[in-house]
Amino acid sequence: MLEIQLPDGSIVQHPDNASPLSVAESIGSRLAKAVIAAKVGDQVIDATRPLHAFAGKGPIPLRLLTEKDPEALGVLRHSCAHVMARAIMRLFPNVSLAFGPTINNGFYYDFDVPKKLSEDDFAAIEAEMAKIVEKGEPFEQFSLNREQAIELCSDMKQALKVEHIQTGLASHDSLGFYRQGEFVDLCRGPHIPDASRIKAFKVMSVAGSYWKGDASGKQLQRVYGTAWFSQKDMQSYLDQVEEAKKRDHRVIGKKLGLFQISAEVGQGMCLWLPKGARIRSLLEDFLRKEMLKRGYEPVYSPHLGRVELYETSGHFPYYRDSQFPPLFVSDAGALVDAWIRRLEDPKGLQDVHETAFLQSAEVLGCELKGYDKASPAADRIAILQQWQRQHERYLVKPMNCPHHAQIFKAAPRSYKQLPLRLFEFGTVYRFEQTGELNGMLRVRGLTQDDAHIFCTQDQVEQEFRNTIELTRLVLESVGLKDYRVQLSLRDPKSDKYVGSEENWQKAEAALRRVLTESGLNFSAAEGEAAFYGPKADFMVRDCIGRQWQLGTVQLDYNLPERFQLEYVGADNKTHRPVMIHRAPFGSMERFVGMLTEHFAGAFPMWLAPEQIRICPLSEKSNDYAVELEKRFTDAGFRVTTDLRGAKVQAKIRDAQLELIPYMAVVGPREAETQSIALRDRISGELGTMPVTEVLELLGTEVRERRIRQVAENKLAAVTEEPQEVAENEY
RNA sequence: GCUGCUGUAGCUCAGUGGUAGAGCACUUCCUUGGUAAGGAAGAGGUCAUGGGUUCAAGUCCCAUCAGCAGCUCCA
Repeated sequence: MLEIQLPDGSIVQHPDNASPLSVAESIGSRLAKAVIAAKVGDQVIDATRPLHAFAGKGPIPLRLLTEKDPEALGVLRHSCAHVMARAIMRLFPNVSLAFGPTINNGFYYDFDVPKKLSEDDFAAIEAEMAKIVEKGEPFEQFSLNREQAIELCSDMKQALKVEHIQTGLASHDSLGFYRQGEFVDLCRGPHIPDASRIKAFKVMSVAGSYWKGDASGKQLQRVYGTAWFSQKDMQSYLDQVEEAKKRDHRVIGKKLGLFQISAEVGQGMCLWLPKGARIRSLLEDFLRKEMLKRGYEPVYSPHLGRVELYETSGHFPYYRDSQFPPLFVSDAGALVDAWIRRLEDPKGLQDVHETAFLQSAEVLGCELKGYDKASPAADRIAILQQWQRQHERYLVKPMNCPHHAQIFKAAPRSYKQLPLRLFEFGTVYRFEQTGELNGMLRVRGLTQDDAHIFCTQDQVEQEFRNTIELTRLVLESVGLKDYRVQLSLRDPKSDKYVGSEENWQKAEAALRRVLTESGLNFSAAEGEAAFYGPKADFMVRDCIGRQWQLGTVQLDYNLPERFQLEYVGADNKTHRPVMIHRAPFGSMERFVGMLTEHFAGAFPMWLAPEQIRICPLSEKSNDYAVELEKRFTDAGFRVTTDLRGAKVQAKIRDAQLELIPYMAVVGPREAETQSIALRDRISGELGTMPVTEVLELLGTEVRERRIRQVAENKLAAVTEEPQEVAENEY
């Protein structure tokens, strides 16, 4: 007999061949029908899995999972991935299966299949899946040893699975399979008892992927799907997907005239149109003011820096591929640079190439003394590098830190001057891969709200505390209240880190202490730190539940070392400062792009590019409207007047569509009494009130940075916790 | 960068080898109104760019550029 402990603490006896399903059966047949899977301790298992495998000391802690449990949805989706794979194998010949895990809100399955799948095939796939679901065959688990497993997969012509058993699963003696009808798949599970539990599913999209993520490897086709316990849940999800699409900052940005990316300027180069630029400058002004209050000092640095600067910082040539190529002041610069790289990797290089190089160099006026006498490649490279150092090369700056480090070095520093906090809205350029560019969220030219704090090790804790406080203020000022902090610490077993053991320990303890006392929701991730220092990233959830990584605070022990930064301590000896990089917004592009989606374009009063639209009833009231516009403008509001000869309904409609927070409707009655019929974009008519009252009302809303529009969204409820790709594959 | 899809008026899009289209926006005129579209007329295009096939190309083919989706990447 097995002793099983149920969640209520009660212990029940069951025969040795008991499974979660039979346990459920003994409680009630309705429960048995509702069981999706079960949990023994922390492990989710099939409802049909015999429980004797878990017998050991004491009773088996069993929890039956029904559709009310969040874990059950993952099990359902993974099973649905099998159903989809089965349907696709029925419809198309020569399907080789790769992996089919669950993901946030659904699942995918990767296939190697000769037929090019497209949206046109989805209906057929769904119809075939529906047949499988309707038949409701059980998912049956079985295990094989390595030889049997390889033989089975070979027999089924599943070459990828064979390869995976031989490579990825080389250490496994026993391999799990699931059978459902004619469909057999190498899989760790768990699965739902039978296919009829799938109540709602949809094939969502198809895309390319690679076998084991290797871009040089075989290209596979990935079919995405989603599955739910009810049509209603699925519909809410589909609605949310729609909502996210409607909020796309690229669509809204175009419609509202916030920004533009022009192919003629270049890909990934964002042009801030007046309205987008207004939002950005409001955010910058806000942050600048807060930083000045906190002892930061503004600095400016140029957009170029000599390549040697980045060689010192270590960013060149290490990140060369993700930087814009160097600018050479000398004609021969690019040639010499290219030739050094050929010499460093001389595969296929011939003597005639060298002759050609020397001739070209001569034509371009490049004298290389002693080059032809130098024999090992290393010597020739040294001569070329010597030449390079004598001829200017610049990089468009990929980051501001080296410049700020130079500013620190501009004068001898005493401990009395620390912390030195230098800030700059610094524009940097990164040569992102074309496929990574995405509206404002991923661009090639971006402006960081960058600052570098140079301080003593003992000041790290207080500076970190202040930075966290500033970041929180920034996020909450735009209504982002749902966030957590990921603290990235070093892997204590690794030796890849720079900086002393003692400093790391002190710093990590300090960061942890600050986060703990701040009451923030934070999680520590060991091994995630950069080699140069620990960092804290703010993970922010927007109002439809999507997660964004925004602000960051990073400690740096590396650059102070590389740039030989020093200050004189109270002991009259030189010491190395710690450098803290921090950016509450991250980048202005990304932050405004994210905010656009968060607000769906309806910016709060304090950020709205246009706050009030004055709508005169007819041209007879235009004079009063213009007079009002001046009063509002003088009071610091952003306001325009709609003087078209259109009906007021049309003016209001346009203002509503432009998401302007307030409309001031004025006709002869208002002109007579110096009043305004105020209309709120969200709640409609607010009635007629004196101009002074409107000024006061709206002024307060701006001053308090009131956010009113976000709470409206009800869709947040359907979004689940984000989850990593589920581990139901080996 | 890889794979696939897309590129027609300011915007959203229709146009399957035979004279370049619609709605919205824009301009002008009429209308002078009370909280989400009053009416009429007009203007606007080297159909992304460069080649090719054809009597004939927006339409078919190739290349390039750009956008989108996914993959890979993000100091």
